Amino acid sequence: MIYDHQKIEAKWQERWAESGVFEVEADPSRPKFYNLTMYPYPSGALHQGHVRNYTYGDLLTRYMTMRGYNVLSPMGWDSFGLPAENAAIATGVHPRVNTEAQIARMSEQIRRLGAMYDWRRELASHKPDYYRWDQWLFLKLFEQGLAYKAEAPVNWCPNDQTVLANEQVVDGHCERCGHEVIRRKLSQWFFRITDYAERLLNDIEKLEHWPERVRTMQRNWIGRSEGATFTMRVEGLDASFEVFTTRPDTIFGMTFAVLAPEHPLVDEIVAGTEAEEAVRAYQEQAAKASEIERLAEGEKTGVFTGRHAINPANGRPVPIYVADYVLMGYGTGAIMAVPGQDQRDWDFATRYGIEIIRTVQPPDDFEGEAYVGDGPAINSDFLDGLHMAEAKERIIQWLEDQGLGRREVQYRLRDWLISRQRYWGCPIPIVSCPDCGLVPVPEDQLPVELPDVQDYAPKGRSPLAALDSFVQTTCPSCGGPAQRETDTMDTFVDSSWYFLRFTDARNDEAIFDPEKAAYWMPVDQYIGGIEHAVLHLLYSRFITKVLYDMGLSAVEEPFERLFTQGMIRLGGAKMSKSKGNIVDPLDLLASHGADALRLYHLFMGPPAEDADWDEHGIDGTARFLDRVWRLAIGQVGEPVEREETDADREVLAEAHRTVKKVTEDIERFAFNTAIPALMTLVNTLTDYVRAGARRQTLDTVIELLLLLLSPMAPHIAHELWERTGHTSLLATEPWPEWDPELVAREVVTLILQVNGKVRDRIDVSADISPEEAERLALESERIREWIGDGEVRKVIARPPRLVNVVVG
RNA sequence: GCCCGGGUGGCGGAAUCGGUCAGACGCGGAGGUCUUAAAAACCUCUGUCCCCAAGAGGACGUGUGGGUUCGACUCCCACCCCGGGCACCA
Repeated sequence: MIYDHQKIEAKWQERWAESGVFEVEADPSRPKFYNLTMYPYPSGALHQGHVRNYTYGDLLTRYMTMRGYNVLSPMGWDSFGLPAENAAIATGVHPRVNTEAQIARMSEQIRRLGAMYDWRRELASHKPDYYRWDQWLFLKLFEQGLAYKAEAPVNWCPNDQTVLANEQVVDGHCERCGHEVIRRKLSQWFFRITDYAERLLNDIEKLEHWPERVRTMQRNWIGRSEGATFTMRVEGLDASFEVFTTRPDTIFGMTFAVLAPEHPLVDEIVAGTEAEEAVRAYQEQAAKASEIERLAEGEKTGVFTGRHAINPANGRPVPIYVADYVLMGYGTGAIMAVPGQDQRDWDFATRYGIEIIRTVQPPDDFEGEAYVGDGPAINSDFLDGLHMAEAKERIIQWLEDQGLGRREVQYRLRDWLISRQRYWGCPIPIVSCPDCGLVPVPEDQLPVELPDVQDYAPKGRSPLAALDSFVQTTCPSCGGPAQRETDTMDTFVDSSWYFLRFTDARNDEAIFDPEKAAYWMPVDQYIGGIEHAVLHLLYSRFITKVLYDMGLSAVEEPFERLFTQGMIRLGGAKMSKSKGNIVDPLDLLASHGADALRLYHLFMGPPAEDADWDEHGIDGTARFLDRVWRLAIGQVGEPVEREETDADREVLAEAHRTVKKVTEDIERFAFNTAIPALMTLVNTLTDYVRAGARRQTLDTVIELLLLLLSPMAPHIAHELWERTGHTSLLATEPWPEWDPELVAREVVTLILQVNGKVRDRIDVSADISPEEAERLALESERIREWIGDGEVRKVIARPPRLVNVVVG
């Protein structure tokens, strides 16, 4: 670099902080813009993913500020969580000490990028003044019956010794440590997100400015399916079970029924029978096998229970099997099996020699096994001849009329399991009293502070459970001896409402002031990684809806626009410490500076897509900044005083076209094309100055250039703004407007084609008529050569762009 | 298997509405200027092929094969490949 970037960066970072430009208050007289980047886990070291994230975010903060918006851009820390706790187990250093040191380190690094935030609103989820409101929120959910405790089979990570939400299990393995996950029964806390399933699903339609991909993932996650539930009687016993099906129209094709191995009825129907032993063995094997093994096997296995159930539609007894391809966690854990219309049932039936009855007539050319498509019903009594939709309606009506079943909607979404047997999280504010049961800690006693412990190692229960001084308390209701809940909350609880807290972060009377939140919310632009497409974004939507229902949030959806950035790769693999392919941004800050680093991130490729890191790429953006520097301080050449010429006017026009291009590119998140537009302008200006620039034109154009550069490479832009004689702070200057008349080209190049191939180009006036364009085309010598002896069949004139002569 | 993305020079990528010889801008590479030398900077060239002394000119070219159109990287159909997500969900 030809200038001292270190010095300039430090100088302007200090000036911006002093100016208070990015410290904002709710002001209903001004249009607001809430710009948020996902708050980071304080790992202590900035990586390129952060740099990309904050570069985009800061660009928007600065751009919208220049556009005159009241821009809220806060920063905080997702500071509870496993990494700090694991570090504490390894080193014995308290997670708080570690976490706070890392926060200090990381916030310093973020400042060095020149990214600006309203630091007065800084929050950290591990601090009592924050998690106190987690607890308050928990109590509100508890009051409404939306938080409940239940015995449930849970996903258990033997390595982390904790419970995982379904969402945190990836391919049967722990999302964090990769260890295989097993099932286990435990008493756990849940949030009743399923109560909101329908709304969460329907409102996806409102999220027009979200990537389609994220909307699809959320839709699939919620997984709504419509069908019917009906009861099946077990023959010869006073027992029955319910099945859920999306294809009640195929009920006459049922040739067997299946219960999940965990189904509570299994023990009862086989007790004392010949089948008991085989069924027990099968159950044990199914429970032992991990989900991975169950799936990997592919072959459908099961055992006959010796019992039959009655098909309510025709009174026919069908054999009941136990098979692990039916899952206890979905629907009722029991199905009616229709092998003619379901491939899984087909596979099972062929293996065990069970009868197959088709109830939908497949097309003549159908060659598959089970037929799942539409067609007229057959072998189905009163449904015969009806097509799928109509048959479904008819049979559901019939089941309801007979009192045998009902229409039902099932969701794949389960309740959100929020308790963790971990130390470094927010304590759940509940006291368990032998007389009163589960009693909420009164609001005025919040926060239930996280006490210090000696031993962080998990032993299947929270480390807090070993701490008598914490556990033993008195019941808030009866005053008798009672015990505190020792589980802590999933950190996704912390992050599902932090964006609301930012609107009023220092409030110690309430979670936030609804009026302030009403001004700032929704978040106008949310920027973060695609990895949060389901978990964090779904939980945030849920909690926002709960707060909306409580009258605290004015909006039902928290994030108006979502942008998910791509990841950064090196040598084809995601940059990560474990792979050892890290390019440390701190090294680049030292060698090339924040502006060059930011610019390279913007230039690298489409923001939404993954990008490969090129070790020389940043050299290019650094060279560009050097060129800008030389140009602005007059090192390329000195301009002269003279009358304006056409060439001067063309340079000005190009500058205005660049203003238009850059503005439109920022608006559509196409930063990777905004930078080349600036580079092209600088190339033009360099040539212009070498050829002898007119002073007034050059000054105007440099001014435009610095304004455009200001959100992208703010340090150099501010320095040069000052050095070119301005006394104002560039960050608060209005964003430049382009002059439409200058932008419009007077003379354009008209393309002349023969049979769609370009054969000549001529300069014409931009407002040329089609007739005139056609005349000029036919007069062109080169066009006439290419027409030759051919007959002109048609002339397509699209002035001022092109004329195409069709020759036969 | 299903659902999303995507496939353009040596590389990252551009082409916003079907219309400026497709390849902007940058990286890398080659040659040159300056210099005792080097670095930096600057200049020229840089899709493939044909043709030409040169200027110029021509053909081909956006994963493959078809189609629509005066005109296709762009739209339609089929297929191949890569990346991601989901996956025994009844």
